[in-house]
Order: sequence, then C-alpha cells, then structure tokens
Amino acid sequence: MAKNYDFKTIEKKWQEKWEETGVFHAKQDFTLPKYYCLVEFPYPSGQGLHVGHPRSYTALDIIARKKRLEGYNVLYPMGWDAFGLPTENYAIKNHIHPEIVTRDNVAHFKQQLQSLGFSFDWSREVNTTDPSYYKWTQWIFLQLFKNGLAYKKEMAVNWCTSCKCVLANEEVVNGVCERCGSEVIRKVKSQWMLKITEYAQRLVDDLDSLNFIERVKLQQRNWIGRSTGAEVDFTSTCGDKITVYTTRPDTLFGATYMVFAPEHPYVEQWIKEGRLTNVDEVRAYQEASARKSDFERSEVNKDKTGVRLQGVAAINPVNDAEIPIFISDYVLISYGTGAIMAVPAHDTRDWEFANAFGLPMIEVVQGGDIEKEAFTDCATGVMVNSGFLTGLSVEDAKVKITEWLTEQGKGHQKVNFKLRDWVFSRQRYWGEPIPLVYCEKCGWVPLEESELPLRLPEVDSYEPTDDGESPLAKMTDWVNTTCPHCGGPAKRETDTMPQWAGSSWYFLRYCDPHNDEALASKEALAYWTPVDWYNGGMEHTTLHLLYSRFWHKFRYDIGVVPTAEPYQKRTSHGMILGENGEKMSKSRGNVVNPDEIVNDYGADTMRLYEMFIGDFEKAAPWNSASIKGCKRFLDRAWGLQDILTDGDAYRPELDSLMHKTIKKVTGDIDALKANTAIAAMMTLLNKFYELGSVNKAELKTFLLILNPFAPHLTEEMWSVLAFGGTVTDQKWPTYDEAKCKDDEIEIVIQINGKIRAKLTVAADIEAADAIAQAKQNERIAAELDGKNIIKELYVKGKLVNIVAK
RNA sequence: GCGGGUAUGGCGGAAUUGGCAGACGCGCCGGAUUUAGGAUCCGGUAUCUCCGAUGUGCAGGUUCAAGUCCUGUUACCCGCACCA
Repeated sequence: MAKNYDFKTIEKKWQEKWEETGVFHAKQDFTLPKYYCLVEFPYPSGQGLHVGHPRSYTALDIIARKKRLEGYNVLYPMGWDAFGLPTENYAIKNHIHPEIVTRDNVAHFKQQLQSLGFSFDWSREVNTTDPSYYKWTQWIFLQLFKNGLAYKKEMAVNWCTSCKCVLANEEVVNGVCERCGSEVIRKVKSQWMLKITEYAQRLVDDLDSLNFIERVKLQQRNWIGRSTGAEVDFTSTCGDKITVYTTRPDTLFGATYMVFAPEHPYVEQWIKEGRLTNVDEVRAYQEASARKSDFERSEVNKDKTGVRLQGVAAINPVNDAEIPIFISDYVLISYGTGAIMAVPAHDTRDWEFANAFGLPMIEVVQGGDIEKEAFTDCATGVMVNSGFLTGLSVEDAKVKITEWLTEQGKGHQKVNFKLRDWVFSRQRYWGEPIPLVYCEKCGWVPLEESELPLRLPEVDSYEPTDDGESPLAKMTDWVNTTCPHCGGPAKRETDTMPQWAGSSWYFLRYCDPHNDEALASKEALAYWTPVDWYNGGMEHTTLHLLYSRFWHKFRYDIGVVPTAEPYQKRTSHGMILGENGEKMSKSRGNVVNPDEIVNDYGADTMRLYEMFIGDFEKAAPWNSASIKGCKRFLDRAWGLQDILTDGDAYRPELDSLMHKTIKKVTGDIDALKANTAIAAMMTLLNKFYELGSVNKAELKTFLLILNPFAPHLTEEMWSVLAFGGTVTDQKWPTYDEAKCKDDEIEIVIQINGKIRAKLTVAADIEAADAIAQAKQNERIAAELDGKNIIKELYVKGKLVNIVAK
C-alpha cells in the first residue's frame, strides 16, 4: 500500500523545485511558438488573498500548463498593482510608510500565491510602485501630454467626501464612491483630463475584431454610447445661432419648444446683454440645479422642472416657427450641444415636460396616441404634418431632412458619444507623481525624460486635506523647482495619477521587465504581444479594460507597440459567493480564507474545487462540504499506485474511454469548462477502480491530463513511479478521433415519442435495418399490434421513433 | 425606464446540431470494516396514486420529438440610467 498522500510536505517540495529550476520561466527564444496568458494583477490589500483570486489564476494556470505541454513558449506572469487608497489609509492610521505597508502586503500575497502552486514566471514580477516601473508610467503620460491628449480643465468633478479625492465617472456607482460607498458631491476643481473621447470611435469599431466574450463587448459599447443623428442650427430672435443635437431630425416639424441645460453659455450671454426679462427667476433655477448632486439630478421619475427664458425665442429653420426656450436640468451640458429641440409628441421626456408646462404638441409621425403618451417607434410610423417629409417613413425622412439641412447650410449629420474624457488627477499621496511643472512664463512644461522617474518625496503627513489639495502640496521644497524650459521659478504638479495608470500598460512590462532603455524592447513586444488570453473581472470592463485599450491605441499611434489592440481574447470569471449565496464580506461574516483551505486540504484540492464549483463565467456559492469530493478524488488518484500493472498500450476495454477522455479534457480546457473536464476524469478514475487495475500507459495519460489541475500530486506520482523525467518535460497526450466512437451503440425505441424499449445495434446501422430490428422487439410488436403506422424515423446513433394510431 | 443574463432533484451543477433530462460531485439511506468516532469500501437515491404516469419558473404554440425553437408572462441577478 502506498502511504497516505502527505500534501503538506509534497506540495512544498515541488513548489521549491519549480522555483529552483525556473521551469516556468518564459524562454528568451523568439523563434518558438508563443502563448501569452494573463490574469489581472492584484491589488495587494492588507486582507490578503480572497478565494475569488485563485478562481481566475487557476483557470489560466491550467491553460498555461497545458500550452507548455503542447510545446508553446508560455508567458504567464504576475505582479502587483500596488498604488492605491487602502494602503495609504492604513499607513495614515498606523503611522507606517505606505512603501513598508506595500512591501509587507506583497510578501504576504506572494507567499499565498506560491502556496497554490501557480506556474507564474516570478522572474518577471512587476510592481507599479517601483520607481523603475513608474518611470515608464510617467513616460507614457508625458507622451500623452506632448501629443495634446492630456489637458488641464476647471470643471465640476465627482468628489468623494470620505476619500477626499476626485473620482473618474467610471468610479461613481449610484451616486456613491465605488470604493468606500460614501457620498459623492460635485466640486469645481482644476483637473488633468485625458482625451479618451478622441478614441471613442476606434474603441467601439475595433471591438468587432476581438475575441472578447459578448457581454464585455456589449458593456463597452453601451458605455461608449455611440449615436448617430444630426446637428440642427436654429436662430434666436436676436440673431444668435443655436445648435442642437438630435437623433430624430425627421421630427423637426414637431419641435414646439427648445430646452437648454441651466449652464448653457447663451443664458449668461443673454443676461449680460439684458435680453431676459425674468433674470431673477432664471438665476434662482440655475443655483438650485447647481446645488444638486449628480445623483439627485438623475433620480428617476423625478418631476420635470424648468424656467422659460422670457424675452428670447428660437426660430425653427424648417418652417420659421417661433418657439419658446426653457432651461431645465433634464438637459445635460456635457452631452451633445447642451441644448435640445423638444418634440413632445415623439419623445417621452419632452412629453412629460410639455404636459407639466401646458405646451403644445404637434404629431408628425402617425401611429400612436399622443394624448396618452409619446410615440417613439421609428420602425412603423409614417410622417404627417411635415411639409416635404409628409408621407415618408421615419428612416427615409431622416435621410431626406439631413440632406436638406446640409444643402441649406443649416445642419449636418453628427455622431455623438456618451463617453466623457477621463478625469486623471487624484489629490492623494500614494500614486505616481505627474511629471509636469507650472511656470508663470511658459505654462505647463513637461520634465525632461532624463529626469524620470520623478520620485515621490518623503512627506510628514499623508493625510488628505479638506481643501482638496494633495498632501504633496505641503512639501514646498519639492514643489518649488525650476522650469525645464526657461530656467525660471516653477511649481510641480502636486496631484498624482489614479490607480488605473500603472495597470494600463503592465502587460507590456512583463515582456521585458528589467529594461532601462524603454518600457520594453521592440523585439520582446513584437514577439509577445498581443496578449493571447486575458481573464479578469467584469467590474473592470468600463474601467481598466477600456482605459488600457485607449492607452494601447495611443502607444500604437506613436509607434511604441506593434498592435492596435492589447488583448486578443478576454474572458471573465463569475464571483465566488459566501455559503449563504451572498457576496463574501467581512460584515456578512461569510468570508472563506484560502490559507485555511490549503492548510486543511492542500493546494491541489483547493485548485480542483475552485474549478469544479460550477460554470466559470457564473457566480457560484462556496460549499465547504463539496470540497471533500475533490479531496477524495485526488486521494483515489494517488491510490492508483496500488493497482498499477504493466502495459505499454491502453487495454482494449479502455481504449475508447481513454481517447474520449483525452478529447473531452482537451476541448473543455480550451473552452474554459474545467468543471466538466474534471467530471470526465472522475468517470475515468471510477472505471479504473471498477476494473480493479490501471496499466502504465493508462496511468501516464491520466496523470498528464490531470497535471494542469493538480500539478503537485501528478508530479509526485510521476516521480515515485519512475516514469522518467518530470511531467513538465512531457507532451500533452493526443487522441484518435476514430477511437472516440463506439462500434456498438444503444439506441432508444420510441412509440409516439415515448420510450418503450432500448436496443444495442452496430453504430453504422442503416435506417431501414434499425427500424426493422425495432419492430421485432417483443414489447414494441405488442404495442404496435392493431395500430396503423403513420410514420417511422431513425435518428442516426440516437433513436427510432414510430408514430402509430 | 433601457440593455443583458439566469430559472433544471435535498444542494452545486451536467445535457455540440431539437433526439434516453438529472453526467460528475455533495448530502442522504442501507450494508461492510472499525473498540468507538472519523476515514475507507460496496449498493441505492427526481416525484407520485410505482408493472404505469408525471417532471427543467409559469401559460400557450411549433414538431414524430422541446430544458433546448417561437409568443406571452413572473421572479431574481448584473450593467446603464433624463445621453435628446
């Protein structure tokens, strides 16, 4: 009898051996076929690893290990996205430098990851807080700045009252801070912005060429929010040109009023020019809406409010009709032109507003009942009351009116995006310093590239300030510097970059992590990029994933990288929930600690369980009891040693099952269906025990296909049984398609679609024979007695169905 | 409100093209072994009025045949949310 499998000793032994031999280091040989597997590098929080992390890491570890056995030069790296607020807050609270906190957290995370036996290439570990790393983050920022894609702007931003920091639009969820859940208010501040909107079109279009799961593509498309419509120029009664954006230019004849966002510049202008007769009322409304948070402003089912601008009206270019102008906060200054033409008969919001204010409606598309609700259907309606558009379909009318507007010089087709520019500065300490200085004479001036990295200075206090200044602002020695351009006195930018900066290019650094001359060498980038398979969380779809695609496209444009897209394939894992089906959290008390699982059951069991838990893409609740099944399976696999016999070929009775299992496991790994791959291996193992033996050829194959899932146990058995070398030296087993088919199959015989008998027949039996044999069956014959056969059919390899009355 | 997804035993979940629903695992029941507990091994396990019928959220439909396709509907989850 083999001794019990001592996972603690054996797993440690192999982990040390892998580290010692560097067997998982990507090879520097650029002639080999390559495969780049990537998982999102973690933020090394003080809490340590969450059981959710290994779900993603194990899935791609399986891919990486299999690809290596298939002969690929695999890059499967790991690193640390280590800038960020929790570290800074912990540092403030405990009076420890964030660098120390980061170092300790990284050490803990690394030890935890290594205890799970992932085949990461640790020689390429990167850390975003390392000056030799953020040197290149700063370098990329400088290129953005030099190319006009970074600009500073005074604007209303999202301000987290607890983090005391600006948030990107993407970081505000339901009006509260994505990170801490505190209230987010609007604050006017001068901010660094990145022109992601300049790439909106390409970010949408290029999705088509990528192998991303559909829900990721869809979410990015919706977030970018492209719409095609027209800009139409109205005229004010005092001669100003008022441009509005609409996706329904066909309804132009139905415009009965116009609405401006309260912040629209014409309001200010007309007040100055003394054209408005109700200035007090207008001012009051402007102030009231300015006080509201974004959240209040966007609350659903809110009654429409607004104020008419008395003294000025707009003139419709298509029929010279004079229509009133209102300001209302349902029109946003940040989208389109900040002004709309209102067509209450055919737009729900305009309909509500018109009803609240008793404004007239003109039906211009027939087909609905505008007394009851706005008729917004574009597909079925016919134009009415619309001059030269009358009688056309909506689609034709759109084309015709746009042509007309263009000819008349009163408008043109226009594409708009919901995506807004990226608010890039943060008023915090623990981030990359922005390498710019402000000179009274020269304005914003970039540091010389030779000055990079611009290191974070030591500060006395990391406390954020209530006035919205970065803690760095207090470091006058650091702030006061000289202008690289004119040599005069200048001040450094004291805001830092958001956490998304370092993660927008880390996958490039892995290709060549120790390069001093460039973010990575051209040769390494040409060989390794794009990433072949990237797995990560859905929560990053409109954050990290979108930001890094934007940065990558920019780098492509300036010739730094060889591809327009960073990631060829993107998948996303479901969350692991607590045992009660709720999200794991400290406050719910349902957190599972991965260290305990590894300690009690071993890394291989943990890996196997995380893959067996369910559909990889879906959320799955943790179940402590089920882990036992995985442990049992591995113990039984270990026990195969006791029933091992000689044999260099699969035994005939197992031949077909062996080939089928290889096929199933191979296909399922590629399709990210580890759960059914494991089920197939369990079935095979059960078969070995049922037969009471396994021969060498069979066991070798079994260990090879199990290896990516349970690398420690399989290596140990391979070694103990002296199969030669290590599993990592072997080739992934192949299967013979012909042998995956059975000679004899069982088919079902149905009468009127109900199963009445089963029959074993040759796999290649002809339909007529199958039906004939079916009818000879006693039971079938009895059932058919006295009935008329209406129809007989044979589905190859499946069933015979006889329809009879 | 808009967009997307999900719904299958006591539980987690299987089921390429419509073709034996419930693979695999957990749990449970029975047995063996064991001083005992645990572990292990063997057998069983959708439901019911049990030689037959019924069963994949609910109601219809198409088909020889529906978890799978179509129409309607409910519940839950995720994303967006006055984007003109």
